[in-house]
Amino acid sequence: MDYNFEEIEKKWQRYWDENKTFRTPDDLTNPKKCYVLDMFPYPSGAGLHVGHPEGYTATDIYSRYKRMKGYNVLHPMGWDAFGLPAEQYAIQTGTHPSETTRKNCDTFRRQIKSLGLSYDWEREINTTDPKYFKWTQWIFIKLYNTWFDEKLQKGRPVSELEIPDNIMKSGKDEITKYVDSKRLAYYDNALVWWCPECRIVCSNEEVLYDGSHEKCGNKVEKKNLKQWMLRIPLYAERLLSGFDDLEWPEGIKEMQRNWIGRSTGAEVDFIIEGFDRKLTVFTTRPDTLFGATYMVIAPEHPLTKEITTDEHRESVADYIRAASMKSELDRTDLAREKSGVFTGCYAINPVNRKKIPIWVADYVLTGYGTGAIMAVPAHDTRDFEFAEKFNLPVICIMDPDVDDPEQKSRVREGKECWTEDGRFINSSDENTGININNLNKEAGIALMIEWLEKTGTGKAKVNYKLRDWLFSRQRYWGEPFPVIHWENGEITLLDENELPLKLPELEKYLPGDSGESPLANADEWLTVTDSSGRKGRRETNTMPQWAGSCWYYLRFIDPGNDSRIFDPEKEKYWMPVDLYIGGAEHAVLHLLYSRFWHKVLFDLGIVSTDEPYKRLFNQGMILAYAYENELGAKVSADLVEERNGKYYNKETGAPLKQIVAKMSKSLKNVVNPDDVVQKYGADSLRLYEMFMGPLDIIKPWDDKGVKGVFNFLARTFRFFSNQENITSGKEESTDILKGLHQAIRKVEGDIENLRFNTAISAMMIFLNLAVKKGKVTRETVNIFIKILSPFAPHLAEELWRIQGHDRSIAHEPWPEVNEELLKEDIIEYPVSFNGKLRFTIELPVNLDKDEITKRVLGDERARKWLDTGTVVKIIVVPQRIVNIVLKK
RNA sequence: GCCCGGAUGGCGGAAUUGGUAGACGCGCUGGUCUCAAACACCAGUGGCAGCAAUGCUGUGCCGGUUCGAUCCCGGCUCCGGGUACCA
Repeated sequence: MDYNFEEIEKKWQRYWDENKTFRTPDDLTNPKKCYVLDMFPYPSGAGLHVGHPEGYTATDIYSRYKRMKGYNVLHPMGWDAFGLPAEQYAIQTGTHPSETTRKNCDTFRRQIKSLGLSYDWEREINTTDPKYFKWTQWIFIKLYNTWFDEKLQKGRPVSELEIPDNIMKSGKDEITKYVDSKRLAYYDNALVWWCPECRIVCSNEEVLYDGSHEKCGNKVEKKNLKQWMLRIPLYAERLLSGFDDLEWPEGIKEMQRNWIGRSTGAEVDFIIEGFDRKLTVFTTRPDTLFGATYMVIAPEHPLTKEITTDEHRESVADYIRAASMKSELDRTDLAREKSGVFTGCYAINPVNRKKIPIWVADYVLTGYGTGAIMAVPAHDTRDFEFAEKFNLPVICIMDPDVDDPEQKSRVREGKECWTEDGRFINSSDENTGININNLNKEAGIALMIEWLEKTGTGKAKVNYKLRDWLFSRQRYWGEPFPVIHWENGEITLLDENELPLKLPELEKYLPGDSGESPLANADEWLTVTDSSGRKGRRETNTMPQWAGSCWYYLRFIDPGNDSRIFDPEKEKYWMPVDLYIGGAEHAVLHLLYSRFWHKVLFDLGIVSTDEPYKRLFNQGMILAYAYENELGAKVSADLVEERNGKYYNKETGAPLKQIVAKMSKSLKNVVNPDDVVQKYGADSLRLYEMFMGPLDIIKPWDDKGVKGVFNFLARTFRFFSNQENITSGKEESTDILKGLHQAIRKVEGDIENLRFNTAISAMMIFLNLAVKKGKVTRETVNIFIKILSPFAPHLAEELWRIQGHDRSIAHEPWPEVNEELLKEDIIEYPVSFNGKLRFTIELPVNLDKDEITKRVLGDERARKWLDTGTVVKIIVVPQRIVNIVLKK
């Protein structure tokens, strides 16, 4: 019988649909549950690319396997459908974004369904559906009404916020101000990145290092705009400690840790000479205070202008102006060479009451720490560079731990910077009573902090790189904020029962140049009047695309619920997500934002787990072959021909080099899953994506490889659908039985560990064995089809039917490994002399060391090598190897 | 610059994490089938030497630990990802 994949796949996809084979069980009493989630896609107009099915197939195999293991499996799919492309298209053509979105979702759904993925389609969600974003808005209201109790390290309702007495006495406005300063969501003037091309603000995270917008590649500018912000740094500690019990790749945890950027140190107050003011700095090295020879404040620091003396006013003003220009130009070029100007003003070093000059320089950042530093050029490379350039004194206060006497003296003389450990010198003062001489770095830091706190000149402090999250966009196609700005400046949020706040219909989608959302044109929608006649205006910004994806995994649990975000009983049953697979490009942002929201919901008692995603896995990107000529210029794939394994330009005949590159339209090397499904079938596509290599590595697509797995499936079908290959008897031969159980064990272990490539290889090995044998029993066929079914479900269903079963294989129990069958009674020992393998010898498994030695030495083949020297030592590792050490 | 990965045949990759390097697949070579080709099937396939048995060599490079290293340690080279003066 021929392997007619087209017919088979259509047939079973229809069967699964009609029989609701993959509907999530309602029964919440089964203690075995498994929530398997894909990062849901943004449905772009281009349709699916081969990268999508990679992760989807992996989760599908896992889900199908878990069902067969008796688990209740939740495996849903949906659409992260708010986003810029649909809106850009609307600007160009006038087509409503919802129209574009609907079409794209239809395409994605059709394509995904053609892969035979076992999603419960009754749970499909779409972030642009008002029934969905009603709850996104609802969560925003929760964020707004929550403050973070730092003592308890926990978010709490603002109704529980204690207002200090002095504020209570200052009146209603002050109270509001105080409460607003505590809310997790706040509305404020902020210096934000603005992309003139997209006419949108970007969060810090969305601006690339060269100052360009991640989405469009154009340069961004700074703008001062009123925006919604979320106080994510308050959760920094929780976000860091939450990793402990998560099965995530170490690399991703590390990236998030770096992003959060925790550093410990101290804040130190310096008195500014001639002012009744203090300049507070953050430092990780309070131990080096004696080496502070000058200070630097950022150009944007509020004190900069105030402390500048008349004599230096002009140069400082020039410098500030130049610095503000720089941030709008290319910021990377200026990254190397230090610049700065003297303010004319001095500060007093608290440890020795010495006067040190205060400079302005842009190597000190406004947004980090206090926006000012104490500079210790002898022990900080940046400060050292600056001091060299401007001839500022370098005072070494640490005898470095270094053997090289020349380097040691260079450091001692202040000619070289030393940032490592050593013993402090010149670090005491009788008047202030501090002495850390002879201590090392760690002890010095501890003692100095103690002194700072005792004298009230500073305190221990933890700082984070993580900043407040800019949470609004000047766009139409996003969730509207449930917010009203009243004419008296008051802000109120809609009541829960007023949700969802839907988007108004618009004629034009073009945002204003000045940072106004297109919603500003929706007059009727925009204006509101309350019962007392007070007029207000709705928030015209919308939420960023992250919003919908921050919590979608929760909605899948109970997607149809109109009265609550979800049923808590169901949430308790299904959470956390047991396996979450997606691309590493979301390693920081999506996962960090999502964890943040989840923790807030946890603190408010809305969800039952502290972390949303228990096990995370990142699939590697799928690349494609591309070609370049001798000059390194890329050549479009349709101009390439292959001769004898070498590549040439069809038109010019010039030799080309095959390289691996991202798939791109311009290189014409994009692989469309639809084409692969048509040519080889969905099972082959699935199998190939898994067989290419480990799930997490980057790998190039090779059409020839698809043929390889197709051959395997075709051979499988031919062999097992042929009744002549099935023995009438019940007794299976021992070699087949052993091979079969080896395969079960390997496939099972590999699925658990997401190592699908080797699982497939194990099944290939078994098929080769069976074909060679010629005949196997019905039971063997049944078992093999079962272990193949998560990988190639259509083929498996068809073969299952051919064996005479009338129900789907999807819920059949997974076969048990019989360990007895796997026991070896004979081991093939490699025998090596001086570590070099010389021959192998088959010996019974239960021989002891002496017996093994005897047998090996008695072997005829050993003599040849024994004659070349005298035996020094014989190493026998039972069931592993024998190594004989000879001395010549 | 810093942080995190990685480097194994012609290619994708495998190796119980210290114990027979190259599983499985692709490609290639030879054979069977065919008028022929494709498909399918059988056999071979890291490199060098040899008719062969076999020997030497071999996991990016240099060195070390060990009876034994793709795996551990030290020092490099190259590639990929993240990050950008974070005090």
